[in-house]
Amino acid sequence: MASIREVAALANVSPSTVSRVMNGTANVDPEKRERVLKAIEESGFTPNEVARSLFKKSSKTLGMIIPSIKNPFFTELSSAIERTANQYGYRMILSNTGGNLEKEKNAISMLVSMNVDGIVLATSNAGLRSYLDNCKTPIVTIDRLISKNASGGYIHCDHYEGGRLAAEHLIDCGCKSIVCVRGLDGISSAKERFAGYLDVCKENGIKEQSIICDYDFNEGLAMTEDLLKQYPDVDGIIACNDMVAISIYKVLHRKKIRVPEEIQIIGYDNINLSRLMTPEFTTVAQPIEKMGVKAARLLIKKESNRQQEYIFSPELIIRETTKLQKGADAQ
Amino acid sequence: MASIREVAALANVSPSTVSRVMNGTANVDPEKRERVLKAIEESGFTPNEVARSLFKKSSKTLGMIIPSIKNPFFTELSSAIERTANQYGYRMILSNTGGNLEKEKNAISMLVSMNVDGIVLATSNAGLRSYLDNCKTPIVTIDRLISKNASGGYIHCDHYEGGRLAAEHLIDCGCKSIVCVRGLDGISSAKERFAGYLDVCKENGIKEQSIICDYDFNEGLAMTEDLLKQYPDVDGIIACNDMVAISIYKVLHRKKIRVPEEIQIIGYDNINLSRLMTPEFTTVAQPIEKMGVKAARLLIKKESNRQQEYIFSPELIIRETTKLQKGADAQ
DNA sequence: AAACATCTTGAAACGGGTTTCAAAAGAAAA
DNA sequence: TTTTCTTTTGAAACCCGTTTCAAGATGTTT
Repeated sequence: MASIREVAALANVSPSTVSRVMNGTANVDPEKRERVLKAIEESGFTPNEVARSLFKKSSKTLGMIIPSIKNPFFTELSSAIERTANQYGYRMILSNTGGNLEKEKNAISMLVSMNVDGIVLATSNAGLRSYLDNCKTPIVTIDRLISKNASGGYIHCDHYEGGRLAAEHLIDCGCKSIVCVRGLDGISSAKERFAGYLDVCKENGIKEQSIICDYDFNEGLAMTEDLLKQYPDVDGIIACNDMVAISIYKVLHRKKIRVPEEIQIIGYDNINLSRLMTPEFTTVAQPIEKMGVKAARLLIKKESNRQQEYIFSPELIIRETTKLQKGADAQ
Repeated sequence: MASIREVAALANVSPSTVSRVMNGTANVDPEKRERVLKAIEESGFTPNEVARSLFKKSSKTLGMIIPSIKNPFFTELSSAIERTANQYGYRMILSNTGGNLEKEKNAISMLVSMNVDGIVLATSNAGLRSYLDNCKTPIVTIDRLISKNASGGYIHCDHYEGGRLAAEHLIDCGCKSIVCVRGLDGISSAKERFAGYLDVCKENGIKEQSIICDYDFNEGLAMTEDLLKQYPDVDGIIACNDMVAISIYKVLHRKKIRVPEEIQIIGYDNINLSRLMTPEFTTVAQPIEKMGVKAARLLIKKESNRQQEYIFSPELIIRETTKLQKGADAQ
């Protein structure tokens, strides 16, 4: 509320002196310093961070933009980024866009205006590309690719390999009729995972079967009904993420179809919940924690980012929704 | 990137004219308007939202502060608020604090600096009280009470009644040894729910048994082990929220204790997940949606806030983790 | 005492939109 | 043609913290 000029008047010094006391940027006469401190105390003055960042070009803040706050993959990712940012004295603010292009542009422009020191974008709207290429604020895209020119780099987990891992595992588990539940078409990660699945199918001479589903459990519920109608002999399902895997299980359970005896399910992401479910879900893990840390460190310049692309490896986590034919284990 | 003065120079007009063209605040000669529009186009100018809000006192933005982004209660709440804000042309930004006092102060001061039009605070740090009382930006506290003076009002669900509902239901279900898993001591909502439980115990002459647990499933996992040691004859558990209920179930299932046959569980909040689980969880529902809409509307001044306190009613949702002795049903 | 070095301090400019105010230009009325 | 009213326009002030720059004050050296 109170401004630096009011504090200055109260302490009978100039605004510059108040600023110097607050920031310790220069010596101030001890007696005046006392007066200033007292005036700050009395007026309950807190500096306006925005006016401050308007001049300096940093706000010690990272911005994060996610498509869905209800998807634990993104909340776990943002937690990792925030924790890392905090370690370096930065804060993080979050903006949820639901994948809406206008909201995304809007969020970016607000974040840039705030002089955030970097933005991590976990969103995949192709319409953002030109926006990104012209943005002076470093942006790292994570999980999904929009533009290779994004100033801050592109962090992702090898989705193609993840798709392969899932498909190979179901084959190892004896599945003969595997259905791949693909993410929406516009999402680069979904495309790559599907490509991995496709190649494994070809190599093993199995039929390619797929169905599209948004990353949301309500969508998952409805989609599963369709899936069962369309592929009545299905015995293995690759879900596009763990939330959808959970909703697939829900529908199967309601229909008294046993998992993994009749149909096996493998999820994707390895969110905390996948381990908390009963049964525990087999899934392809993304190193969420590591990816988040990397993103934060890149933006805070704790790591050189000469490199443009950072690829992490997925890992198969075998739990209770699939059943290996013989031998082997993981986790 | 480009500033309004650069655009002005390009179009050969004054900055004021550019501002007028952008905002339609006054008539501008059609020919000059064209020049300005063209200059904006060419320079890729986007107005600096912060500089703008530094002058105007509004930024068409709501801020939200939550203690844990991993707790679906808060993400569902923030989704409701955001959706409502968007309907009125406002955006929302989110700040996650982990309940840390310093981070909360920090978040508030940043939000205030940004000239957000209102803050919704779902956090419960008593140390924030004086902060809130002096804050010129309207703040509504939701779910948890900090100060009755909070400018924007206090929205909550009747926690005492919720505690009663849960306890009475377990009694109706025939439980003889009920353990109440209480939230942390500093949290007002947790205290009130516990008070409700306590009164029901007294009225029915049952033993009061409780254990403290943070709102987090990892805590829940560890706490459940203690609970079983401390109260080996427990046959009914009131969880402090749905996430904890899920982790309690997890531990019981691992130990081959059947739910609800041997131990019945009731959660709290009615997050989406509670319905997605197998078995589906009995819970005390908070009207998350309604509370969020209310908070947003209050701050956006779509509703007068002469009133200071808005109390919603909890609702018992009976599902599969409890078993009524005779008759009745819901949802 | 004069000359020089050092420290402390406030005025002013800055960053980027917005708005007020008064001047200039144009149009209508006398 | 002159007066009056209306419209358009830019200069300048504003929001608020920071920083530069130069002046003032103090202290040190010869």
